[in-house]
Amino acid sequence: MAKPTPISGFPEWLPEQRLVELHALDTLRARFESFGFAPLETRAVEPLDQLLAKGETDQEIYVLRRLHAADDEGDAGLGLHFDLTVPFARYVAQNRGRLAFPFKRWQIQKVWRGERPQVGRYREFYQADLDVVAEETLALDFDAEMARLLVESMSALPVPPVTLGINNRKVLQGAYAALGIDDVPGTLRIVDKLDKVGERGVLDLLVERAGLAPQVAEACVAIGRIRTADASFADAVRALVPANALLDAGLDELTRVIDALADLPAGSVVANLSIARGLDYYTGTVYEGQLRGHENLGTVCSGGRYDDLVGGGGAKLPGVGVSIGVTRILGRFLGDGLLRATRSVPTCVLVTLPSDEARPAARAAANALRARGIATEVFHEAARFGKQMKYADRRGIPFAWFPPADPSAPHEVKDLRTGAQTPADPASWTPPADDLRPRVVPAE
RNA sequence: GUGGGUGUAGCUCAGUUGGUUAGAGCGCCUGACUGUGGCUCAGGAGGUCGCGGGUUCAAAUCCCGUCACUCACCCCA
Repeated sequence: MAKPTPISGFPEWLPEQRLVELHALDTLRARFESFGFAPLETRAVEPLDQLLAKGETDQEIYVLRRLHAADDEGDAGLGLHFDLTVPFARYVAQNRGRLAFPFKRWQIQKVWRGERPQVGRYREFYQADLDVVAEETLALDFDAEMARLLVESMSALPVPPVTLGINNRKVLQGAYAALGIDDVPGTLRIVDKLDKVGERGVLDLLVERAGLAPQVAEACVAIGRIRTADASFADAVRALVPANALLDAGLDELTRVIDALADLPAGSVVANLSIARGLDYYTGTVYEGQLRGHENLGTVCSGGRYDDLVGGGGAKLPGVGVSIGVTRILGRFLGDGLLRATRSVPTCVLVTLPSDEARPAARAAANALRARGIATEVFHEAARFGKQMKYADRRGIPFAWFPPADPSAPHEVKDLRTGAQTPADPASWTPPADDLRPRVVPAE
Protein backbone atom coordinates (compact mmCIF):
# COMPACT_ATOMS: atom_id res chain seq x y z
CA MET A 1 0.00 0.00 0.00
CA ALA A 2 1.19 3.47 -0.82
CA LYS A 3 2.23 5.66 2.08
CA PRO A 4 -0.86 7.43 3.38
CA THR A 5 -0.69 11.17 3.03
CA PRO A 6 -2.87 14.08 4.07
CA ILE A 7 -5.26 15.54 1.53
CA SER A 8 -4.89 19.25 1.23
CA GLY A 9 -7.82 21.14 2.67
CA PHE A 10 -9.33 18.16 4.51
CA PRO A 11 -8.10 18.66 8.06
CA GLU A 12 -7.74 15.75 10.48
CA TRP A 13 -6.82 16.29 14.11
CA LEU A 14 -5.21 14.26 16.83
CA PRO A 15 -7.52 13.12 19.64
CA GLU A 16 -6.33 15.90 21.96
CA GLN A 17 -7.15 18.39 19.22
CA ARG A 18 -10.48 16.81 18.40
CA LEU A 19 -11.34 17.18 22.08
CA VAL A 20 -10.79 20.92 21.69
CA GLU A 21 -12.94 20.98 18.57
CA LEU A 22 -15.73 19.05 20.30
CA HIS A 23 -15.51 21.42 23.23
CA ALA A 24 -16.00 24.35 20.86
CA LEU A 25 -18.93 22.70 19.10
CA ASP A 26 -20.57 21.79 22.42
CA THR A 27 -20.05 25.31 23.73
CA LEU A 28 -21.64 26.88 20.68
CA ARG A 29 -24.57 24.52 20.76
CA ALA A 30 -25.24 25.23 24.43
CA ARG A 31 -25.03 28.95 23.81
CA PHE A 32 -27.33 28.77 20.79
CA GLU A 33 -29.91 26.75 22.66
CA SER A 34 -29.76 29.10 25.63
CA PHE A 35 -31.23 31.69 23.27
CA GLY A 36 -34.02 29.33 22.23
CA PHE A 37 -32.77 28.31 18.82
CA ALA A 38 -34.07 24.93 17.64
CA PRO A 39 -31.66 22.24 16.42
CA LEU A 40 -31.59 21.30 12.77
CA GLU A 41 -29.53 19.13 10.47
CA THR A 42 -29.97 19.01 6.74
CA ARG A 43 -28.74 16.43 4.24
CA ALA A 44 -25.25 16.82 2.80
CA VAL A 45 -26.43 17.18 -0.78
CA GLU A 46 -28.69 19.59 -2.62
CA PRO A 47 -29.82 19.74 -6.22
CA LEU A 48 -27.17 21.50 -8.25
CA ASP A 49 -29.60 24.00 -9.68
CA GLN A 50 -30.55 24.97 -6.12
CA LEU A 51 -26.93 25.41 -5.15
CA LEU A 52 -26.16 27.44 -8.23
CA ALA A 53 -29.31 29.52 -8.27
CA LYS A 54 -28.76 31.51 -5.12
CA GLY A 55 -26.64 34.25 -6.51
CA GLU A 56 -23.31 32.62 -5.82
CA THR A 57 -20.68 34.21 -7.97
CA ASP A 58 -18.79 31.08 -8.91
CA GLN A 59 -18.74 28.79 -5.92
CA GLU A 60 -16.77 25.62 -6.57
CA ILE A 61 -19.16 22.78 -5.85
CA TYR A 62 -18.35 19.10 -5.40
CA VAL A 63 -20.68 17.03 -7.54
CA LEU A 64 -22.08 13.71 -6.35
CA ARG A 65 -21.41 10.84 -8.69
CA ARG A 66 -21.72 7.08 -8.39
CA LEU A 67 -18.55 5.24 -9.44
CA HIS A 68 -20.35 2.98 -11.88
CA ALA A 69 -22.90 5.54 -12.91
CA ALA A 70 -24.33 5.42 -16.38
CA ASP A 71 -24.39 8.66 -18.27
CA ASP A 72 -28.09 9.11 -17.70
CA GLU A 73 -27.96 8.39 -13.95
CA GLY A 74 -30.36 10.44 -11.86
CA ASP A 75 -27.98 11.47 -9.07
CA ALA A 76 -25.91 13.49 -11.46
CA GLY A 77 -27.79 16.62 -10.50
CA LEU A 78 -26.67 16.60 -6.86
CA GLY A 79 -23.81 18.41 -5.17
CA LEU A 80 -22.41 18.79 -1.66
CA HIS A 81 -23.59 21.96 0.06
CA PHE A 82 -21.03 24.78 0.31
CA ASP A 83 -22.79 26.58 3.16
CA LEU A 84 -25.72 26.01 5.52
CA THR A 85 -27.84 28.98 4.53
CA VAL A 86 -28.92 27.74 1.14
CA PRO A 87 -29.93 24.27 2.44
CA PHE A 88 -31.75 25.97 5.31
CA ALA A 89 -33.70 28.16 2.92
CA ARG A 90 -34.70 25.10 0.95
CA TYR A 91 -35.67 23.27 4.13
CA VAL A 92 -37.85 26.12 5.31
CA ALA A 93 -39.62 26.44 1.99
CA GLN A 94 -40.16 22.69 1.95
CA ASN A 95 -41.48 22.44 5.52
CA ARG A 96 -43.26 25.74 5.69
CA GLY A 97 -46.55 24.22 6.74
CA ARG A 98 -45.01 22.44 9.74
CA LEU A 99 -42.82 25.18 11.13
CA ALA A 100 -43.79 27.97 13.52
CA PHE A 101 -42.67 31.44 12.45
CA PRO A 102 -40.56 33.31 13.22
CA PHE A 103 -38.48 30.15 12.99
CA LYS A 104 -35.12 30.23 14.74
CA ARG A 105 -32.62 27.41 14.34
CA TRP A 106 -28.98 26.57 14.96
CA GLN A 107 -27.13 24.22 12.65
CA ILE A 108 -23.57 22.97 12.94
CA GLN A 109 -22.36 20.83 10.05
CA LYS A 110 -19.54 20.32 7.66
CA VAL A 111 -19.60 22.09 4.33
CA TRP A 112 -17.45 21.54 1.25
CA ARG A 113 -15.88 23.93 -1.20
CA GLY A 114 -13.72 22.95 -4.14
CA GLU A 115 -11.25 25.78 -3.76
CA ARG A 116 -7.47 25.84 -3.41
CA PRO A 117 -6.67 25.54 0.28
CA GLN A 118 -4.58 28.13 2.07
CA VAL A 119 -4.13 29.35 5.61
CA GLY A 120 -7.52 29.34 7.28
CA ARG A 121 -9.10 27.99 4.17
CA TYR A 122 -10.26 24.44 3.75
CA ARG A 123 -12.22 22.25 1.38
CA GLU A 124 -14.05 20.48 4.20
CA PHE A 125 -14.87 22.47 7.32
CA TYR A 126 -17.40 23.11 10.05
CA GLN A 127 -19.75 26.04 10.01
CA ALA A 128 -21.97 26.93 12.94
CA ASP A 129 -25.02 28.82 11.75
CA LEU A 130 -27.82 30.77 13.38
CA ASP A 131 -30.77 31.97 11.31
CA VAL A 132 -34.25 33.28 11.87
CA VAL A 133 -36.90 33.37 9.18
CA ALA A 134 -40.32 34.98 9.38
CA GLU A 135 -43.36 35.22 7.16
CA GLU A 136 -43.95 38.46 5.27
CA THR A 137 -41.87 40.70 7.51
CA LEU A 138 -38.96 40.13 9.85
CA ALA A 139 -38.55 42.72 12.59
CA LEU A 140 -35.33 44.71 12.45
CA ASP A 141 -34.77 43.78 16.10
CA PHE A 142 -33.59 40.43 14.82
CA ASP A 143 -30.79 42.10 12.88
CA ALA A 144 -29.45 43.47 16.14
CA GLU A 145 -30.11 40.28 18.09
CA MET A 146 -28.09 38.26 15.56
CA ALA A 147 -25.10 40.50 16.10
CA ARG A 148 -25.52 40.21 19.85
CA LEU A 149 -25.73 36.42 19.62
CA LEU A 150 -22.68 36.28 17.43
CA VAL A 151 -20.59 38.38 19.82
CA GLU A 152 -21.75 36.43 22.86
CA SER A 153 -21.31 33.04 21.22
CA MET A 154 -17.80 33.90 20.06
CA SER A 155 -16.92 35.14 23.52
CA ALA A 156 -17.84 31.71 24.90
CA LEU A 157 -15.05 30.14 22.84
CA PRO A 158 -11.52 29.99 24.28
CA VAL A 159 -10.24 32.55 21.77
CA PRO A 160 -9.66 36.33 21.78
CA PRO A 161 -12.64 38.67 21.49
CA VAL A 162 -14.27 39.28 18.15
CA THR A 163 -14.61 42.63 16.43
CA LEU A 164 -17.86 42.56 14.50
CA GLY A 165 -18.24 45.01 11.67
CA ILE A 166 -21.77 45.82 10.58
CA ASN A 167 -22.97 47.51 7.43
CA ASN A 168 -26.13 47.66 5.38
CA ARG A 169 -26.27 46.81 1.71
CA LYS A 170 -28.85 49.51 1.15
CA VAL A 171 -26.39 52.14 2.29
CA LEU A 172 -23.83 51.18 -0.32
CA GLN A 173 -26.37 50.51 -3.03
CA GLY A 174 -28.15 53.81 -2.34
CA ALA A 175 -24.88 55.70 -2.25
CA TYR A 176 -23.65 54.09 -5.46
CA ALA A 177 -26.94 54.89 -7.16
CA ALA A 178 -26.57 58.49 -6.03
CA LEU A 179 -23.09 58.52 -7.55
CA GLY A 180 -24.41 57.18 -10.84
CA ILE A 181 -22.59 53.83 -10.68
CA ASP A 182 -24.07 51.16 -12.93
CA ASP A 183 -22.08 48.08 -11.90
CA VAL A 184 -23.06 47.95 -8.24
CA PRO A 185 -22.05 44.29 -7.59
CA GLY A 186 -18.71 44.78 -9.28
CA THR A 187 -18.04 47.93 -7.29
CA LEU A 188 -19.07 46.21 -4.06
CA ARG A 189 -16.63 43.42 -4.67
CA ILE A 190 -13.74 45.81 -5.24
CA VAL A 191 -14.58 48.00 -2.25
CA ASP A 192 -14.68 44.83 -0.16
CA LYS A 193 -10.94 44.54 -0.71
CA LEU A 194 -10.14 47.73 1.17
CA ASP A 195 -8.56 45.85 4.05
CA LYS A 196 -6.51 43.73 1.73
CA VAL A 197 -5.17 45.97 -1.03
CA GLY A 198 -5.59 49.34 0.68
CA GLU A 199 -7.14 52.56 -0.55
CA ARG A 200 -4.63 53.07 -3.33
CA GLY A 201 -5.27 49.59 -4.70
CA VAL A 202 -9.04 49.92 -4.50
CA LEU A 203 -8.93 53.30 -6.24
CA ASP A 204 -6.94 51.84 -9.10
CA LEU A 205 -9.23 48.85 -9.42
CA LEU A 206 -12.36 51.01 -9.36
CA VAL A 207 -11.03 53.18 -12.15
CA GLU A 208 -9.44 50.48 -14.27
CA ARG A 209 -11.73 47.51 -13.79
CA ALA A 210 -15.08 49.07 -12.89
CA GLY A 211 -14.58 52.06 -15.17
CA LEU A 212 -15.48 54.68 -12.58
CA ALA A 213 -14.50 58.31 -12.89
CA PRO A 214 -11.66 59.15 -10.47
CA GLN A 215 -13.78 61.44 -8.29
CA VAL A 216 -16.53 58.80 -8.08
CA ALA A 217 -13.96 56.21 -7.06
CA GLU A 218 -12.68 58.64 -4.45
CA ALA A 219 -16.18 58.92 -3.03
CA CYS A 220 -16.53 55.12 -2.85
CA VAL A 221 -13.27 54.84 -0.96
CA ALA A 222 -14.23 57.72 1.33
CA ILE A 223 -17.45 55.91 2.23
CA GLY A 224 -15.56 52.68 2.79
CA ARG A 225 -13.21 54.49 5.12
CA ILE A 226 -16.00 55.25 7.58
CA ARG A 227 -15.80 53.26 10.83
CA THR A 228 -17.70 54.43 13.88
CA ALA A 229 -18.61 52.84 17.17
CA ASP A 230 -21.86 54.81 17.29
CA ALA A 231 -24.41 56.12 14.79
CA SER A 232 -22.30 59.05 13.67
CA PHE A 233 -21.52 57.22 10.43
CA ALA A 234 -24.81 58.49 8.99
CA ASP A 235 -23.73 62.13 8.95
CA ALA A 236 -20.40 61.13 7.49
CA VAL A 237 -22.12 59.38 4.60
CA ARG A 238 -24.58 62.21 4.01
CA ALA A 239 -21.69 64.62 3.78
CA LEU A 240 -20.28 62.62 0.88
CA VAL A 241 -23.26 61.76 -1.34
CA PRO A 242 -26.68 63.24 -2.11
CA ALA A 243 -29.58 61.51 -0.40
CA ASN A 244 -32.02 59.09 -1.94
CA ALA A 245 -34.72 56.80 -0.59
CA LEU A 246 -32.61 53.63 -0.55
CA LEU A 247 -29.69 55.32 1.16
CA ASP A 248 -31.95 56.83 3.79
CA ALA A 249 -33.57 53.48 4.48
CA GLY A 250 -30.18 51.83 4.86
CA LEU A 251 -28.81 54.52 7.14
CA ASP A 252 -31.93 54.33 9.29
CA GLU A 253 -31.70 50.54 9.61
CA LEU A 254 -28.01 50.56 10.37
CA THR A 255 -28.49 53.33 12.93
CA ARG A 256 -31.17 51.35 14.74
CA VAL A 257 -29.05 48.20 14.75
CA ILE A 258 -25.95 49.97 16.04
CA ASP A 259 -27.94 51.82 18.69
CA ALA A 260 -29.52 48.58 19.89
CA LEU A 261 -26.07 47.10 20.49
CA ALA A 262 -24.65 49.99 22.48
CA ASP A 263 -24.54 47.93 25.67
CA LEU A 264 -22.10 45.34 24.28
CA PRO A 265 -18.46 45.52 25.41
CA ALA A 266 -16.60 48.41 23.83
CA GLY A 267 -15.00 47.51 20.55
CA SER A 268 -17.01 44.38 19.93
CA VAL A 269 -19.34 46.04 17.41
CA VAL A 270 -18.51 48.76 14.93
CA ALA A 271 -20.31 50.29 11.97
CA ASN A 272 -17.91 49.52 9.13
CA LEU A 273 -18.98 50.96 5.81
CA SER A 274 -16.39 48.97 3.87
CA ILE A 275 -18.11 45.66 4.47
CA ALA A 276 -19.87 44.51 1.34
CA ARG A 277 -19.97 40.69 1.39
CA GLY A 278 -19.55 38.81 -1.83
CA LEU A 279 -22.82 36.92 -1.67
CA ASP A 280 -25.52 38.44 -3.81
CA TYR A 281 -28.48 37.33 -1.72
CA TYR A 282 -27.92 39.77 1.12
CA THR A 283 -30.37 42.66 0.96
CA GLY A 284 -29.83 44.67 4.16
CA THR A 285 -27.71 44.27 7.26
CA VAL A 286 -24.40 42.50 6.71
CA TYR A 287 -21.90 41.31 9.32
CA GLU A 288 -18.24 40.40 9.24
CA GLY A 289 -16.17 39.52 12.28
CA GLN A 290 -12.45 39.14 12.94
CA LEU A 291 -10.58 37.90 15.95
CA ARG A 292 -8.59 40.57 17.70
CA GLY A 293 -4.92 39.88 17.22
CA HIS A 294 -5.68 37.47 14.39
CA GLU A 295 -6.89 39.88 11.73
CA ASN A 296 -4.62 38.19 9.21
CA LEU A 297 -6.79 35.10 9.51
CA GLY A 298 -9.52 37.05 7.76
CA THR A 299 -13.21 36.80 8.46
CA VAL A 300 -14.10 34.20 11.08
CA CYS A 301 -17.82 34.90 11.26
CA SER A 302 -20.22 36.61 8.93
CA GLY A 303 -23.79 36.84 7.76
CA GLY A 304 -26.59 39.15 6.86
CA ARG A 305 -30.21 39.69 6.04
CA TYR A 306 -31.76 38.08 3.01
CA ASP A 307 -35.26 39.10 2.06
CA ASP A 308 -35.71 36.90 -0.98
CA LEU A 309 -33.61 33.79 -0.41
CA VAL A 310 -36.41 31.54 0.79
CA GLY A 311 -38.46 31.30 -2.37
CA GLY A 312 -41.12 28.82 -3.24
CA GLY A 313 -44.21 30.70 -4.35
CA GLY A 314 -46.56 32.76 -2.31
CA ALA A 315 -45.56 35.01 0.52
CA LYS A 316 -42.06 36.27 1.18
CA LEU A 317 -39.95 34.63 3.88
CA PRO A 318 -37.32 37.15 4.89
CA GLY A 319 -34.46 35.96 7.09
CA VAL A 320 -31.31 37.04 8.82
CA GLY A 321 -28.48 34.76 9.83
CA VAL A 322 -24.87 34.45 10.82
CA SER A 323 -22.21 31.80 10.41
CA ILE A 324 -19.16 31.02 12.50
CA GLY A 325 -16.15 29.51 10.75
CA VAL A 326 -15.33 26.98 13.43
CA THR A 327 -12.62 25.19 11.46
CA ARG A 328 -10.95 28.41 10.35
CA ILE A 329 -10.71 29.51 13.98
CA LEU A 330 -9.56 26.17 15.34
CA GLY A 331 -7.22 25.61 12.43
CA ARG A 332 -5.28 28.64 13.64
CA PHE A 333 -5.39 27.80 17.33
CA LEU A 334 -4.74 24.08 16.97
CA GLY A 335 -2.40 24.35 14.04
CA ASP A 336 -0.20 26.91 15.80
CA GLY A 337 -0.47 25.01 19.07
CA LEU A 338 -2.18 27.90 20.89
CA LEU A 339 -4.85 25.67 22.41
CA ARG A 340 -4.70 22.15 23.71
CA ALA A 341 -6.66 19.72 25.82
CA THR A 342 -5.34 18.73 29.22
CA ARG A 343 -5.22 15.12 28.06
CA SER A 344 -5.65 13.09 24.89
CA VAL A 345 -8.36 10.75 26.21
CA PRO A 346 -11.54 11.27 28.22
CA THR A 347 -10.22 8.92 30.91
CA CYS A 348 -9.97 10.39 34.38
CA VAL A 349 -8.90 7.24 36.22
CA LEU A 350 -6.83 4.27 35.09
CA VAL A 351 -7.50 1.24 37.28
CA THR A 352 -4.30 -0.77 37.36
CA LEU A 353 -4.36 -4.52 37.16
CA PRO A 354 -1.94 -6.10 39.65
CA SER A 355 -2.72 -9.70 38.64
CA ASP A 356 -5.16 -11.74 36.63
CA GLU A 357 -6.86 -12.79 39.86
CA ALA A 358 -7.57 -9.12 40.60
CA ARG A 359 -9.63 -8.58 37.45
CA PRO A 360 -13.02 -8.81 39.20
CA ALA A 361 -11.96 -6.36 41.88
CA ALA A 362 -10.53 -3.96 39.29
CA ARG A 363 -13.69 -4.14 37.20
CA ALA A 364 -15.88 -3.56 40.24
CA ALA A 365 -13.90 -0.50 41.23
CA ALA A 366 -14.12 0.86 37.67
CA ASN A 367 -17.86 0.28 37.56
CA ALA A 368 -18.34 2.06 40.86
CA LEU A 369 -16.43 5.08 39.55
CA ARG A 370 -18.23 5.10 36.22
CA ALA A 371 -21.59 4.89 37.94
CA ARG A 372 -20.80 8.27 39.43
CA GLY A 373 -19.83 9.82 36.12
CA ILE A 374 -16.07 9.39 36.36
CA ALA A 375 -14.55 8.22 33.07
CA THR A 376 -12.56 5.11 33.98
CA GLU A 377 -10.67 2.38 32.19
CA VAL A 378 -9.04 -0.80 33.42
CA PHE A 379 -5.53 -1.64 32.19
CA HIS A 380 -5.63 -4.49 29.71
CA GLU A 381 -3.02 -6.80 31.23
CA ALA A 382 -1.40 -7.62 34.52
CA ALA A 383 1.86 -5.91 33.66
CA ARG A 384 4.45 -4.16 35.80
CA PHE A 385 3.02 -1.15 37.56
CA GLY A 386 5.65 1.00 35.90
CA LYS A 387 4.30 0.10 32.48
CA GLN A 388 0.73 0.70 33.54
CA MET A 389 1.50 4.11 34.98
CA LYS A 390 3.47 5.04 31.92
CA TYR A 391 0.39 4.20 29.87
CA ALA A 392 -1.61 6.67 31.94
CA ASP A 393 1.13 9.27 31.92
CA ARG A 394 1.51 9.23 28.15
CA ARG A 395 -2.18 9.99 27.74
CA GLY A 396 -2.38 12.58 30.45
CA ILE A 397 -4.71 10.47 32.59
CA PRO A 398 -4.54 12.24 35.96
CA PHE A 399 -5.22 9.35 38.35
CA ALA A 400 -4.03 5.76 38.77
CA TRP A 401 -6.17 3.48 40.93
CA PHE A 402 -4.76 0.56 42.90
CA PRO A 403 -7.12 -2.24 43.94
CA PRO A 404 -5.86 -3.89 47.13
CA ALA A 405 -3.96 -7.17 47.01
CA ASP A 406 -5.73 -8.18 50.18
CA PRO A 407 -9.53 -7.75 49.87
CA SER A 408 -9.74 -6.38 53.37
CA ALA A 409 -7.24 -3.63 52.65
CA PRO A 410 -8.32 -0.24 51.26
CA HIS A 411 -8.05 0.80 47.62
CA GLU A 412 -5.56 3.54 46.86
CA VAL A 413 -5.55 6.33 44.31
CA LYS A 414 -2.52 8.23 43.08
CA ASP A 415 -2.40 11.67 41.52
CA LEU A 416 0.16 11.19 38.78
CA ARG A 417 1.04 14.88 38.69
CA THR A 418 1.88 15.28 42.35
CA GLY A 419 2.73 11.68 43.13
CA ALA A 420 0.48 11.80 46.19
CA GLN A 421 -1.11 8.43 46.93
CA THR A 422 -3.94 7.99 49.41
CA PRO A 423 -6.49 5.36 50.46
CA ALA A 424 -9.81 5.79 48.64
CA ASP A 425 -13.23 4.18 48.43
CA PRO A 426 -14.45 3.56 44.86
CA ALA A 427 -18.00 4.19 46.09
CA SER A 428 -17.31 7.71 47.26
CA TRP A 429 -13.97 9.06 45.96
CA THR A 430 -14.41 12.04 43.66
CA PRO A 431 -11.76 13.83 41.64
CA PRO A 432 -11.47 17.62 41.68
CA ALA A 433 -14.04 19.13 39.32
CA ASP A 434 -11.29 20.41 37.02
CA ASP A 435 -10.00 16.87 36.50
CA LEU A 436 -13.31 15.19 35.74
CA ARG A 437 -13.13 15.94 32.03
CA PRO A 438 -10.37 17.09 29.72
CA ARG A 439 -10.24 20.87 29.75
CA VAL A 440 -9.21 23.25 26.99
CA VAL A 441 -6.28 25.38 28.00
CA PRO A 442 -3.89 27.79 26.30
CA ALA A 443 -0.71 25.97 25.39
CA GLU A 444 2.42 26.97 27.27
C1' G B 1 -7.17 27.97 -13.26
C1' U B 2 -2.13 31.16 -12.83
C1' G B 3 2.69 31.82 -10.42
C1' G B 4 6.60 30.71 -6.37
C1' G B 5 8.57 27.12 -2.64
C1' U B 6 9.24 22.18 -0.69
C1' G B 7 9.34 16.60 -0.80
C1' U B 8 15.33 12.21 3.33
C1' A B 9 13.02 7.50 9.82
C1' G B 10 6.42 8.19 13.27
C1' C B 11 7.74 13.93 13.99
C1' U B 12 11.37 18.25 13.19
C1' C B 13 15.41 18.32 10.11
C1' A B 14 21.14 17.60 8.72
C1' G B 15 23.49 15.43 4.49
C1' U B 16 29.50 19.85 2.42
C1' U B 17 32.29 20.50 -5.05
C1' G B 18 27.76 13.60 -7.10
C1' G B 19 32.03 8.96 -4.05
C1' U B 20 31.84 3.04 0.40
C1' U B 21 26.91 -0.19 4.83
C1' A B 22 22.21 7.63 4.61
C1' G B 23 22.74 10.67 10.04
C1' A B 24 20.96 13.70 14.54
C1' G B 25 17.30 15.26 18.06
C1' C B 26 12.55 14.00 19.73
C1' G B 27 9.21 9.85 19.91
C1' C B 28 8.78 4.36 20.23
C1' C B 29 10.49 -0.70 22.33
C1' U B 30 13.71 -3.40 26.02
C1' G B 31 16.68 -3.31 30.33
C1' A B 32 19.18 -1.12 34.86
C1' C B 33 14.12 -0.51 38.33
C1' U B 34 12.87 -8.66 41.47
C1' G B 35 4.96 -5.10 41.07
C1' U B 36 4.72 2.57 41.42
C1' G B 37 5.46 6.55 35.92
C1' G B 38 8.17 11.36 34.89
C1' C B 39 14.80 11.99 35.56
C1' U B 40 19.37 9.39 34.17
C1' C B 41 22.14 5.59 31.74
C1' A B 42 22.75 1.33 28.31
C1' G B 43 20.89 -1.30 24.28
C1' G B 44 17.24 -1.87 20.09
C1' A B 45 13.59 -1.42 16.17
C1' G B 46 12.50 1.86 12.19
C1' G B 47 14.26 4.81 5.66
C1' U B 48 12.70 1.48 -2.15
C1' C B 49 15.99 9.54 0.15
C1' G B 50 7.72 11.29 -3.16
C1' C B 51 7.34 8.54 -8.00
C1' G B 52 9.22 7.68 -13.19
C1' G B 53 12.96 8.46 -16.65
C1' G B 54 17.87 10.47 -18.06
C1' U B 55 23.37 11.83 -17.46
C1' U B 56 27.59 9.16 -14.99
C1' C B 57 32.25 4.13 -13.33
C1' A B 58 29.09 6.17 -9.29
C1' A B 59 22.92 10.10 -7.91
C1' A B 60 19.55 11.83 -1.68
C1' U B 61 22.93 15.25 -4.45
C1' C B 62 22.85 17.08 -11.58
C1' C B 63 18.78 17.22 -15.76
C1' C B 64 13.60 16.25 -17.52
C1' G B 65 8.77 14.75 -16.37
C1' U B 66 5.05 13.64 -12.90
C1' C B 67 2.45 13.55 -8.26
C1' A B 68 1.76 15.50 -3.47
C1' C B 69 2.10 19.21 0.04
C1' U B 70 2.63 24.41 0.79
C1' C B 71 2.43 29.93 -0.10
C1' A B 72 0.36 34.00 -3.14
C1' C B 73 -3.56 35.53 -6.80
C1' C B 74 -9.05 34.55 -7.44
C1' C B 75 -12.85 33.86 -3.92
C1' C B 76 -14.30 33.11 0.81
C1' A B 77 -15.70 30.73 7.05
